This record gives sequence, C-alpha cells and structure tokens, in this order.
Amino acid sequence: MNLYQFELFCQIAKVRSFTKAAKLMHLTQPAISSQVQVMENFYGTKLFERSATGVKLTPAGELVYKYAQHFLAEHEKLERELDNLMGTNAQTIVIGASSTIGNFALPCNVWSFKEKYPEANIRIEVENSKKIIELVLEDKVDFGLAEGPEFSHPDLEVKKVGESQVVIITSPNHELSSSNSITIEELKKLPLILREPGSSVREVFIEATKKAGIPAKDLNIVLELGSFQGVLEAVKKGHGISFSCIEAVKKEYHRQELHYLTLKDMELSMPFLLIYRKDRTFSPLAKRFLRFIIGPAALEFC
Amino acid sequence: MNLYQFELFCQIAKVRSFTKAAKLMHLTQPAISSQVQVMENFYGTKLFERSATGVKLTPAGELVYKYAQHFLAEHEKLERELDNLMGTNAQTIVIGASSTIGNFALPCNVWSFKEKYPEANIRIEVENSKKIIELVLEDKVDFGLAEGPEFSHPDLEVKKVGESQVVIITSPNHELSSSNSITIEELKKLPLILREPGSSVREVFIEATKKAGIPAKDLNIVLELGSFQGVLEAVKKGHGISFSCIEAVKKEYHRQELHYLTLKDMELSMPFLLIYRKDRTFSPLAKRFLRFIIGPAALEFC
DNA sequence: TAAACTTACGTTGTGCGTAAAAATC
DNA sequence: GATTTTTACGCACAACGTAAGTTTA
Repeated sequence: MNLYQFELFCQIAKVRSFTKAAKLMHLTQPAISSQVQVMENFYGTKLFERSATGVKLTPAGELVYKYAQHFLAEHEKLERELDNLMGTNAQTIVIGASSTIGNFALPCNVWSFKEKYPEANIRIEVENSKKIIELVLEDKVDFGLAEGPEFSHPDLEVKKVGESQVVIITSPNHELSSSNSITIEELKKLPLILREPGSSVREVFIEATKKAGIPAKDLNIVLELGSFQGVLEAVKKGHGISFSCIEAVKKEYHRQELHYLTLKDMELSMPFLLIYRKDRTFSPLAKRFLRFIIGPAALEFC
Repeated sequence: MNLYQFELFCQIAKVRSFTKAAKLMHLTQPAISSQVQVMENFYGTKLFERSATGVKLTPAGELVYKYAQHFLAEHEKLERELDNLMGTNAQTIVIGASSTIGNFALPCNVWSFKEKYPEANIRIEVENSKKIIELVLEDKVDFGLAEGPEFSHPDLEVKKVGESQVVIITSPNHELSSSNSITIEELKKLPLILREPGSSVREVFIEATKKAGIPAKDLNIVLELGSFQGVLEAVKKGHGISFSCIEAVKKEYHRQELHYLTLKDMELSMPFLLIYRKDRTFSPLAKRFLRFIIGPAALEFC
C-alpha cells in the first residue's frame, strides 16, 4: 500500500465518483478502477458500493478513509518537520516560464504550493519558449516550463507535464464570429497578428500551415507583437485574427470581448514542457515543487 | 512513498546495516541501497550516514524513522479494525504442508502470525508433497506449502517462497563422520534409508542421481519409512544414511546425535512452494496469511 | 440510451537480482 | 584484504492508457 493510493482513495471518497476522481487526478477512469481493485484485494473487502450514479463508501471503506486521511496529514507533517530541520522552507526557487504558462497556469499552482510552504521564495521569469530554453541551458533558472513543441537536447531533460488546445481568436464583431470553425485555406487570406518568432503558439501555427502545404510567405501577417497582452488588444480592436491557448482567453470569451474558433481539419494543441539540465542538482524545495508540478496536482489553469 | 519502503527503512534503522537488513527482508543488498536512495531523493536529504562498519541515522533519518514506525503501527491498527468490522479474525485457515515445512518452518510462522491475529484459527495438515498437491486440487485445504521440485499445472498457481539446502545425514559414529563431503559415486554403494515415494527430499535425491547417470536400481536402498522422525531414528542408530533439509537436523547436529555432509560435485537444494488453485477465492484472513508467507517475513525456520 | 464502472490488452516505467566496482576500516 | 556500500545492466512485474464490454437508472 502506498501514499499515492491513499491519495486516490481520499479523492474518490470525497467526490463519490471514479470518473470525477480520475479527472481531478489526471488519470483515466480505468486506472482508478484498477487501483481501487488493488486496494480492495489487499484489504480483502469491498471499499466502495458501485452504482450507475457514482460510488459510496462501505463501512470498511469509511474506516480506510479515516486512516488514509490521517496518513496523508501525518506525512505532510513529516515533510514540514524535515523542512524545519534542514531550513528548506527558506530556500528560493527560480522558474523560467513562457508566457501562457507563466501568466495563466503557474500563478495558481504557485499559490497552492505556497499554502503548503509559506516560507518558500519563488521567482518566475516570463520569457518566450526559446528564451526559456536558453535560460535553462545557461543555468540561470532552476528549471523551465515552456510550451511545446516537444524536442530533445543532449544536455536537457524534457518532460510533457500538460497540454492545451490552441484556438483562433477574433474580435466578437469579426465576420467569422458567427462560425465555430474554418479551414486552413480560408485562414491564410485573413490578416494575422502573431507573437514574435520563438513564441510557441506561433510555432504551433506555423507547423500546422507547413503540414497543410502552405509556405510561410503566403501568410498575411500584418503585425508581430512581443507580448500576449498586446496581441489580445490588437485582436479585440479587430486589426486581425490570432491564436491562443483556449484557457488564456476564457475570461475574455465569457465577457464577450473575444470570439474563438477551431480549425476544421486539424487539432492545434500545445504541450507544456518541463525542462531542466540533466546535470542539475535540485534543492529539496525545488524537488518538492517538481513533484508538485509533475504529480497529481499537475500544471493546471486557474 | 509506500509502506513497504517504511518497513525496509525501519528494519535498516533497527539493525544499523544495509547488508543485515537485506538478509532479514530477503532481499539483496543492492536492492536496499537502491530503495534508500529513492527515499533520500524523495525527501531531498541524506537519511543514513554510511561507513564500512554499517550505517547510522542522520537527524533527518531519525525524524523519518519516528514517522515510519508510526505509519506502520497505525496501519496495523487499521487492519485490526477492519478485521473486527468484518469478523475476519474468527475465520479458519486450513493449510496443507509437507513434513519439513509443516514440522519445522510453519509452526514458528504460524506462531508469529497468531501474535498479530490471536483469534485466527489455523489448521495444518501434514502430508508428503505429492499428497499436498492432491489436497489442494481437491479443494480440501486453502493452500498448500510443499517442498519442491518446481512444477506447473493448468489449475494451480505455484510460487517459490523459500529454499533449503539438502544434506546427507549419518550417525556420528559412521565411517563418514570425519569427512564433510563425498562424491555421488561413493554414495551409491552405501545403505540408504529413504522416505516413501512422493516425499520431496527423496525426489531431489533421485533427480540428482539421474543427473549423475546412476539408475535408481543401482542404489542400495535398505529401508523406506513413511515418517521423517522414523528416518532420523534409523540413521541415528547407524542403519544407514539418509537426506534431510539442513534446518531440520540442526538441533540433532548440535547435540552431536547426527553428522551431516554435502555432495562434492552437486548442490542439493529444495525449493519451498506455495500452491493454490487458480480459481480459489481466499478469505480475508487467508490473504493476510499469504501476504505474511510471501512478504518480508517469508517462510523461515525457527 | 446515456452515464457509470469493468475487462482486455499492449506499452512503459519501476524494482529486483547478478555481477563488477569503489570505498573504508 | 575483508567488509560494506555503489554502480551497471537485464529482466519481470505493476501501473497506465486505449478500446471494447457490461450494468443500471
């Protein structure tokens, strides 16, 4: 039996559903089923009553739940005491993050991390993906979190820690605002506002056009801006259309300040990558943060 | 982090040595090293100070030790409470065991199991290995523990859970009592006292002679006895030589009632097998006992 | 029939053993 | 030089994802 299983168990007990717990823990539903079966087999008794509306704890399950919560709480206490002993909590982590992650995903993760480690000192440097890789290589940050595409480098460890859908964004007054998807051929005539080269959202789009057989020079790029906020403003004013991670424009979409649509024949998606030097030795606090990012509480938008 | 790792950790802390802990937990020493490294990496700090004389806990290690003991104790409490809830503790386990295991290894295991589950009702049926397999197939026992050799059967799960060295036993007054080993060629002329066919010690020996190219009829078998105790008595009196698991005659050897020697060109060893029907469903208590037998507190002589 | 859980199966990563090396008394 | 821990590597099993199946409201 391991603490991770107790964590899964508590999550399931809390939300009373394998499916919901799976989503929260970033697993598939069968994975949850399987782990529960392992636990039930271990303790030799059913722990959940299953039904088509969800699950509920059996009496034995209630007992396991009580202890599981206790174990998790005590283990956090152990980690805190270790921190005190080693002075870990006063350490500093420097993270290099590309703009979508740094502005939209990381802050809430940092926030919940800070709840566990209030004394931790975390600095986030926001740059575009290419610059992040440089910062990592130059050892100027503990690790980098950048948007994809995935790559490999002899000195770097690169791990996918999340993903986001990339959508086309337009002004709500734009001619496209009544449709939900367009073809890439239609797209290429429209005035484009893009981030600077080195930005991942831009790279993902350029890759897609290449795949569709459209050379970069055929694109109608009317403006290149070094900041995401700038692109957003330009699009809102109707100067052209652009691209963004869907999560980064959810707020604007709900406020009806922006419209978004998808490509007809293609899924634009952007992996989030954790990047660090293979030879890097991490401080205990940095390791905790990595566990935090990679683990069940993975990189997520607020 | 999992409870097994905490168990390893506590064992290491207790005996202050990776090597000793490895033996106690029936692992190799590198496996222990590796697990400790995993834990040290997880908590981000050294937990043991290594030296050529053994290891000792660092302050961080002491802290982990304290919590690890706590976790293990609490988890046992959880299992006990589950037992009470389900009435598991009043259940009965029926084990079929072959004579060496049933008489020499199992009793002490049952004894320590009973310490954890005082209400458990355990019945051991002692028969020779062949009969044990029949009992399992006929579903007359929950599971069987028999001496090897290993085999496979479509309806049976067969797992090796231990091993013992087989030695030649003689009276202390025997002409061989001054030597520590003989060849199989010398052996075949000597008067042999064997257990009945179906006994594993006998099978192991017959297998060995076959391998050495000696047909069974060339052997000088002077007596066949249906009980281990009978064989022992006959050997003590000097009627012939026989075979036994080394652990089963340790007591007699130290009392100088028996002498034992090994074969020159061959290692006679006998696996201990756990055998159960593939379709068998175990009671919670039986599962506990199986965990107990298979796990770190594996089948061992008293 | 739609939503929930289970089963089956292929892939990947972790844990272990064997063998050889390095370190310390 | 003997004892103890570490490193390297191959294998086996366990955990997960995908896809198809079963149950129930």
